[in-house]
Amino acid sequence: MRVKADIDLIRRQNRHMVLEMLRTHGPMPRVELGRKTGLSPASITSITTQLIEEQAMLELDEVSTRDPSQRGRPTVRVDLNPKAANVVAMKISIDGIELALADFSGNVTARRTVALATYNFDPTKFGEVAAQSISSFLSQNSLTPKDIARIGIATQGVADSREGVVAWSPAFKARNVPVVAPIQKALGIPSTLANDANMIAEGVMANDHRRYVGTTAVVYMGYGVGMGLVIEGKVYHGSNGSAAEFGHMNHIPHGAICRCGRSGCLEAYASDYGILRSAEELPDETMPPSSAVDQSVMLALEAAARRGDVKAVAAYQKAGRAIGFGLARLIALLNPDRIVLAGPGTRALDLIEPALRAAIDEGVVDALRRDVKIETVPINKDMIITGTIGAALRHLDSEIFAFGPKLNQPEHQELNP
Amino acid sequence: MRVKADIDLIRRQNRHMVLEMLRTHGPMPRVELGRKTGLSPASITSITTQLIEEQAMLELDEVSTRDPSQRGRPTVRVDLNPKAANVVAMKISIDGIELALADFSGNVTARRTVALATYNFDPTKFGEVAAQSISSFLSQNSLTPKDIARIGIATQGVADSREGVVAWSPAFKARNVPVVAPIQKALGIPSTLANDANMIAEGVMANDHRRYVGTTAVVYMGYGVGMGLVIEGKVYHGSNGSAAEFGHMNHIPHGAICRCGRSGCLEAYASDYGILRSAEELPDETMPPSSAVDQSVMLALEAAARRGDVKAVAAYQKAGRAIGFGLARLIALLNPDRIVLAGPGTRALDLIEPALRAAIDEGVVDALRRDVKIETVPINKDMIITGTIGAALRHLDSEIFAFGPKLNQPEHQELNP
DNA sequence: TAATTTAATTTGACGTCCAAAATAATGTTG
DNA sequence: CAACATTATTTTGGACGTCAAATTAAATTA
Repeated sequence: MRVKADIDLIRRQNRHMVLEMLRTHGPMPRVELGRKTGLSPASITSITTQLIEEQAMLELDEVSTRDPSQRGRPTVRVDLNPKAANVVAMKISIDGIELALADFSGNVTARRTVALATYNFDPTKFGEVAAQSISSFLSQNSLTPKDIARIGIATQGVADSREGVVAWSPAFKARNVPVVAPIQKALGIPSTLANDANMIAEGVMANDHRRYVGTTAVVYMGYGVGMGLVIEGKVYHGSNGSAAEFGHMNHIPHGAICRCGRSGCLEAYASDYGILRSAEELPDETMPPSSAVDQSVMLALEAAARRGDVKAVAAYQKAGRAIGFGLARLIALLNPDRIVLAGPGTRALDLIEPALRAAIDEGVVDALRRDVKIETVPINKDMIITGTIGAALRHLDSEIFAFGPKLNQPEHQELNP
Repeated sequence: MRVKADIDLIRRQNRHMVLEMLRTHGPMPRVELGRKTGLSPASITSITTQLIEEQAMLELDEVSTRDPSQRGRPTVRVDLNPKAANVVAMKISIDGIELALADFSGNVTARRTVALATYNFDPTKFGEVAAQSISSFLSQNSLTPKDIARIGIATQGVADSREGVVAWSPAFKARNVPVVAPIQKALGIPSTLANDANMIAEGVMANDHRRYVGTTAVVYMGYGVGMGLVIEGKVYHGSNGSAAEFGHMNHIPHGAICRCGRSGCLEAYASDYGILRSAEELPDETMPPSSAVDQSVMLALEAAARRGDVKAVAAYQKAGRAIGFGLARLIALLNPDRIVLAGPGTRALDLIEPALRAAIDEGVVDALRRDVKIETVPINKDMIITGTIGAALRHLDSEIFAFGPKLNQPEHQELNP
């Protein structure tokens, strides 16, 4: 209840609903679109004709696969037009950036990894260099910046998406590295920066959006501990885009030292390096390594724990306890419907879970805890990219639906003086 | 983006906007309604005539107070019709219930306190007895249940508003005390149950709703520690209505014992009884009293601390530290725009604040903390009642705006077979 | 009293939705 | 194979809400 409603709003909302339906359920005939949206056939006809005219949608001509005994006029499925627009996703990691190109349907049509010694990078240069990488990635695919409707950027660490700046990240020694501004300036493409865990949440949600209607917390466990928070079915970004820094939520005052420089963060106990540090019985003040822990090391540690190695077992318990208390606090605060555990760290879930559950039991009133569902989803490494692309495309949907489409259509020619 | 939009939606939304405008800004002329909502004069005329016809709104006939040099046709202010409906607010406390009757404009027209030994009450009887109290309160005011459009109920402790049950509260020894069902059954009035701190947040927000657009956490400090969470401008209730149990968010694993029976809750350090327990240097395992601490005791303790009494000072520092770490965790998780401290406990803010700020500084990454505004609002004792009434009325607005008004109008006569 | 000014209502056009009717494209049946 | 049945999609016409523009209302000023 904020904006006034008029006739345009109706159309916008219904167009948007149609696009969203195709995006989440894939191509379908008009009748089904009508059933699913609740719109009348007449309205569906009107909206689809319009969208097809604007090239945002197309009819599929395909050999009918229907039951031959099926009577009546056959359906014609409509789908998003992949050529309606392109988006680029960029993921900033500790050792380089990863790029992906996707069409309007969300198909990834090209990818590229660029090695970059991010850690010691001059923070004022990073954005420019990233823009150059994107630029060359595009020409490699015979595209120019004009062909790209939006860039989505995901980073580890604390992203300030309002300012478009990486406030703090393990990928950079520097703080407040500007990213969005230099890229927009160099390429002229609208861009947004977000935390990588939020993008995982976008991906998880897009996979099965019917489950994630209320409040869901997606916990990422791996080289760090992150979280994507879905509130009322939408990924929550907070006041400046740096919400859900679960990994840097304090676990124990004056506790173990964290990569971020503070003490007692949850991540300092439950990330790869935190678990390793416990297992090696190094003092809590031991500085975390600046690069990611090799997965083979973690695999070995898991194996040791499963063999019954006392120190390893204790380290995983400590991690489970940290995450459990963190979740207990989150449950007290947010009363979520669902908690999803994800990331490579879930490989060791058998080692972590008992302590995790015990800590939740200990840390929160029964009344709050009884209804929350805790589950695991397998996530492939790509979910950050997929989620980033999805978020960028949903942004585009809101722009297309908001009229003034003209995507991939002749630009209005500016008059020169 | 969930529901299809049709012509009705436009009207509903615009009617709602008009009602909301009057509710938050008070009476105003039609022109201003137009300016504020962005609707054309024609639409405003149409909507207001309709609402006036339905008796939800009225024109004020008043002696013009305008500048006599002001030319043109004078404005006629319209306002919510106070007689359009009545609501009842009920507040459940440890020693009784408090009732208030309000009209559609939000004016409290009657109140009554009923002493009830809630703590040892038979949980299956409580709802019935409360209903009786309401019933007699109504007849005292020459009203019957038919005249009441809605009842809002606020309780200390953990409210499960989905089930309408007080899951846990210091007011009851029993758990899961049903409230909504018995009251609805006895009186036939739609009722909702919510946590008292959420209702304070409703009240704070209604007072100056322009400030609270993003995410705000309203902390209540007093006999207990509570929180109302405003997310994207709306009070957040969580999956089953028991969100924002800040007081029972774990502060220290295995810590001091709390009224709720768990250990280490924030409330066990920062509520009246928690502070008192620290000051008296009682062991952390000392069971909290089942009744509220007398305010004179707290005033004496504050005075002692200000005189420099070491134990008292330390107790307030401990409280500040607990709240500070709790807020640090909240900030990491939610990246709020604003934190508001409220309640009688803020009397001792001078004693609490340094430790509180130090704990926030210690507990959360700078990047997250730098933007959050921390402030205090004076709240009168009544804010829970006011907030509950406001929430109930806003509920009604959504019902009126959703067509099928017929409030206080002859009922459609059911045909008997 | 006529002109001016501001508020509020009325009128007419436009866009959207929907129900119902019409049309399209297929399978079934005698 | 033609007529019928069935299902999908489009077209038509009516209802309704918004808005711009014109009109009416109610005051002040000259």
